[in-house]
Order: sequence, then structure tokens, then C-alpha cells
Amino acid sequence: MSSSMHDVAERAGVSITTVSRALRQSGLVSPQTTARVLAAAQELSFSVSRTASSLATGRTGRIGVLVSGHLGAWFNGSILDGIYAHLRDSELELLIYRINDHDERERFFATLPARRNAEALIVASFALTSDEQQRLQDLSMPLVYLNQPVTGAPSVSIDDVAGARTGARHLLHLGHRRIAFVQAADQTGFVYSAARRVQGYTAELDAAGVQRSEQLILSARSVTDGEGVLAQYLSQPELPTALMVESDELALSVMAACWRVGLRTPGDVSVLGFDDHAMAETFGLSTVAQPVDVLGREAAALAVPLAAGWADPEQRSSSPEPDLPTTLTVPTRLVLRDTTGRPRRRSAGRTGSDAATSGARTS
Amino acid sequence: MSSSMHDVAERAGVSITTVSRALRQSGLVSPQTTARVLAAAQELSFSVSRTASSLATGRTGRIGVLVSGHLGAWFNGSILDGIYAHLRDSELELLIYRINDHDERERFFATLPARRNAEALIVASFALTSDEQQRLQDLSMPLVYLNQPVTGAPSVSIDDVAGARTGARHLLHLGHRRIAFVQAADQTGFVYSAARRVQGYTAELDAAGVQRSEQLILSARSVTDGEGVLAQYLSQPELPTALMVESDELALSVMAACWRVGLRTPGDVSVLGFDDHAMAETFGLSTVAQPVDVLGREAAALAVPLAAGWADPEQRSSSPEPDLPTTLTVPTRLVLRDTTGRPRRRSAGRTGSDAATSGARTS
DNA sequence: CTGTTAGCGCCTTCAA
DNA sequence: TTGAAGGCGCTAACAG
Repeated sequence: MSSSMHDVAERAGVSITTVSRALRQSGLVSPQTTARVLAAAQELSFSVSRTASSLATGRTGRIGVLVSGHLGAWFNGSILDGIYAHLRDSELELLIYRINDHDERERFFATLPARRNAEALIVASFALTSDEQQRLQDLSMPLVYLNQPVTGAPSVSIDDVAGARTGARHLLHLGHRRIAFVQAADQTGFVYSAARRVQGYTAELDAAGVQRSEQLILSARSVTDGEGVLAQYLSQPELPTALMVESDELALSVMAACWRVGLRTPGDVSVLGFDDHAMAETFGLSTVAQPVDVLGREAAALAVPLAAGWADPEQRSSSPEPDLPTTLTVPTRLVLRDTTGRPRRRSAGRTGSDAATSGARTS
Repeated sequence: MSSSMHDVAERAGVSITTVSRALRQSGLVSPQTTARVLAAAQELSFSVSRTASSLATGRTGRIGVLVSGHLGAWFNGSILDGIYAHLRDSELELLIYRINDHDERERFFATLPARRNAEALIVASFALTSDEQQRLQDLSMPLVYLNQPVTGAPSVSIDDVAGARTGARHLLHLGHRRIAFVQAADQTGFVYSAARRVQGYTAELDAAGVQRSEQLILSARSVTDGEGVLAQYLSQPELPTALMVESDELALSVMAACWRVGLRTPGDVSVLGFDDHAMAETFGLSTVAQPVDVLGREAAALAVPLAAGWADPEQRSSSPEPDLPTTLTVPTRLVLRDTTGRPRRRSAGRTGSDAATSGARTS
């Protein structure tokens, strides 16, 4: 049996109100009384029912996170860690909603369980239909988008375009002139990031006046389809000297496939990932690191005041710019390890390290 | 402003009670009335406040999970996925409590926020002090332990000992006679699994009458300390022909280190992991797979009825064996890929593929 | 089948 | 500094 404030009050010889105040450190209770109440609560191993206090205050003390795909996916997990770190300091709890398949999707949008059950909802890296986006807005509950091009709502994203440009640039500076980009087909959810990364790649190559073609965009059937990518790579009439891969997970798979057939990185081909997945360091994968924990932390930092302000309308006025939704962009960082280097001069698909000129081919 | 049942009742011209019943499909409301209520609710885009109904019913509709370490860790994420899959079907929500450092630990055990806030708590792979275990019991709420040797409480674990034995056995059958085991030092939380894995390794080698020594237990400073392990490996007077590694994460790190110095797997040394981490397949790591999602799912399956039964004491009687805490053990499975094979006969640290005899050493 | 009457456990006026 | 009264939004027990 969990005891209630009533029991504590009785034990401490005070009113329920006093117990409530003492337990919340409202500062309206004398030290002695407070001590007595605390002791009584201790003895009964009492703790406040959030449910009841939620009903009374209108605040649930919970933040929801809507996640796309598996919770076990590196990205999702890391995001949650960042969010948690911040929520912890705000005494808020973390409620998770996962949308992993069509079924879960239906269910979520049919019941919108988040409604009134959390004070704000962080929507992580999602490919939402406009209909779904609308439904979320209708929730009339603060939303924070993570890695999504939603206008008019607070959001946090990494700078995919700039990251990809930086990645491409370093390959260009190393002397690469034939750089392929590897995409994954079915990444549920991460479509925006993916699109922006290709975009960055394209932009940088164009800016450098380097040749580029549709043929240089390789696509994997899944994030573990390194073999498929390798096949496409080796089918190219003129072999690219570098591969920019959409994500580390896929890049690692590509690397593994290369190694399996004896292609060395960066000896035969440079491979650049994107993310800085936990395993990237282990295997020495050069990559464009995105600070996922920061992403989560910032999203939470945006959500918390909204949550508070929502229940407490007057707090809103304290913010300098009343209602401009904040849009945060966190920068990426190029991490050089062992898979990118100067292109080799000899062998397949010859390249010059200082010019874009290319002539006869090896095939 | 979110509307209440009151508004819906008014709009539909019925009592609040009827609204409540209609919305819960209690089957006590006529189809027409139900339709009217639903319509009204729709128009007001109303949805029930879980907080209020929780207070009234005494059920929060939430299951808590206490997680050790990072949410982004493969194991934790996978567990959560399994749990989520089951909860989803029970209309329960997932509340997360993470204990990642001393601070979070203190905080959790000081305030026990899960109390009265969730209907049951799943305690995942944890190294709890007995004091902490006691605190959890004090929660007086249903607990389900995952991968922990807690007696008298429902629990789900994988069979680490048997898994390790199987792993060792296959190496023995392949002809290995000098097999080292690699442990990680500071795995916060997973100490039990780790201990049981060494135990299985030890038992199997002993059963086979194969020589074994303290020296053959290598230890990494962290799960990414493949280099350190390699150093220890290469310092052995007589080189082991196989390495059984406590976890895939560490095994991958070891593999990478081997490759970096030119040691082939399994050509020069066989490497066997444990877990079946997402990356194991990518890199062809042979491993003892533990079905983590099943683990999570089973834990949830144990927790859900407890949660229900807790609030609804009479339901308990429906279970065949009233109060025997269930202890589930889920089996592991050996997954052979590219890193384990017969030991080589020539070269360093000679081995015989059919005898345990060993003579002169190479050093 | 529907409505009325009481709470669930806490917090927030308002008084003392 | 403390207490009494009322209500947060919903559900349950009991009538009709």
C-alpha cells in the first residue's frame, strides 16, 4: 500500500496542506515542522503521486519524444541520451514513442497518446507526411523538431549541407577529382538529412568545377549493403578515387566489403563517412562528425521552457523575443582517421592530383 | 485550450459519465449515443486526460525501465526496442530512467521517482549494491529484473554460461587448444554477464581437459581497447590460436587492431565475439548471439501482467501458480561467420589440431 | 442503457 | 506560519 499525504500529515501532526508545502520546499513552512514532516514521510517511505499533483497543477512533468525506427539505432539512442541529460536537470521525465513500422505509425496518429500526457513533444528525425505534421500541430502542444525542415516551429538540426561540403572539400584538396556519393535507399525517417548531404556534395563539386554525373551517385539497398555498393563501384567505367558515404553505418559496410575483396582504404579508394558512429573510431573511418548528443540536448533545452511556458502563460513574457520560433543549427566537424588520403596515381581509373584533366581510361 | 469531458457531454447532450463510457468502449452505451459522443469529441478534438483517469483508476498506464549506462549503447537500445514492442500491444507507455553516472545513481535512489509513477519497473542489466536492491524492494511495486541474479523476483536472463560454453566448444572442435578469453574492465553494469561468460569458458575448457591459466585471461581497459588486448596477446610466451571475447564491441575492436598489424582472422588467430551486435555481421565476426529483443520482450511480458495484477488484485488468482516468481532463461545461438576457423599449424605458437600436447616454443 | 453521487491525491485560493 | 475548503478531470458504485 502506498501511503498518501493524509497518512504523513497524521503522523506528523499537521495538515495535509502543510505536508504538501513542506515536501515541495515552498519555503512557507517552519524548519521544525518541515523536519517533522520529512521524518514522517521517510518513515512511511512516502513519495508524492505525480499523477495527483499533475491533475492539480496541470503539469505532467513529462516530455515525450517521438522516434522513428529502432530505439537501438545509434542515432536514436544518442539523441535520447542528449535529451535525457538535459531533462534530468529539469526534473522532467522521458516518455518514449516509437514509430517503427506502418502499424506503429497508424497507431500513434490514431490515438495521439502524447496529447495531454506530456508537456512537449520532441519529434526526432522524421519523414512526416504533411497530414501528419498537421495532426501534430493540432495537438496544441509545444513541438520541437529535430533534423527536419519544418518552418514556423522551433527546431534543431545539424548542418548537413555544410558538413557534406566540408567533407567533399577535403577530398578535393587531397587531389581527388572523381568522387562518388553513396546513398541508402530505405532509411525510414532520415530522408532530409540524406537529401541535404547529397546536396552539399553536389554543391561543393560544382563549386570546384569538378565533373559530376548521375552515375556517380551510388545507391545501397540498405545501410548494410556494402556489397551492393562495391558492385556498383566496380562497375563504373572509370573508377572513382573516393567514396563519400551518406552515413557511417553504410560506410563501414562499404569498407568491410572493400577489404573483403582486397581493396585498401585509402590506398585504392578513399572512404569518407558521415556521423561519427561509435564504431567509426574503432575501424579508423574518416568521417564528418555530427554531435548527436548536443542535438538532443539542444532540443530538450528548447522544449523545456516551452513546456513550462505552456502551463504557465505568464512565463512566456520573460523571453526576450516572444514568439519567434528558434531554429538552431549545430555545426559538424571533419574527423580524419585512416580511410581518406591522396588518390593513388597508378592503377585503375587514373587521376591527377593537381588537375581535373582526365584522358584515356584503363578498362 | 484543451476541452474536457464536460464540454463534450454538453455538446452531445449527455452526461459526463456517458461520455466517459462511450470513449472507453465500455459497451454500456447505445450505438447512437456513442456515435453522437464520438462526433462531439471529434469536433472538439478532445482526448481523455490520462492524468485524470489515472488518478481515478489508480493505474498510470506506464511501465518504467531502469537502464544502466548510455541509452545509445547497443544493448540498451535493443532491450528498449523489445520492451516497446510488447508494451505497444498492451497500450502501455514507456518511461525511461537512466543511470549513467554516480550523480544519476544518487539521484535515482534518493528520490525513487519511479514510485507511484509507473506500474512496474524493469531493471535492466545492472550491477546493484545490495543496498540499492533493498531500496528497489522498498518501492513496493512490481519489479522485473533483466540479466541479473536476483532471487525471489521475476527475471529474464540469457544463458551466458551455456553460450560461452558453446562458443568454447566450437573452438575446441575446430582444433584450438590454446584459447584466451578477453574481458573488459569497466563495463558499468554488465558485470554479471561478464563473469558468467568467463565461467562458461573455464568450464568448457576444463571439461575438455585443455590447459588453461590466469595468463590466458586478457583484460581490456575499455570496450574499445583492442590495441591493449592485442599487446597482451602478442606478449604471450606461447601465442593462443583463438580469442574468445566478452562482447562483440570489444571483439570488433580487437579484430580491427589485429588487421591493422596484419594479423589475419582466422588465418593467424580466430576471434569469437558475444552478443551479435549490429556491426558483427558487417564485419563478418563469428559470435555467440544473444536475442536481446526477445529479452526485452519477455521482460515486458512478465511486467505487464504484474502491472495489471497490482492494481487489480483479483486478477492474480487467475494465474495458475499464484506467487512463484518466474525466472526465464533465453538461449543463445552460435553464429559462424568469417573470424573463426581451424588453427594454423605453422608459424608462431605452434598448435596441434588434434592434441593438447605442446612442446618447444617459438619465442 | 443512462444519470447521480462520491471520491482518486494533491495544490491553490482564502482565512486565521 | 498554518489550516479549511474547493476543485483539477475522470471513473466507479449505485440508482433508475
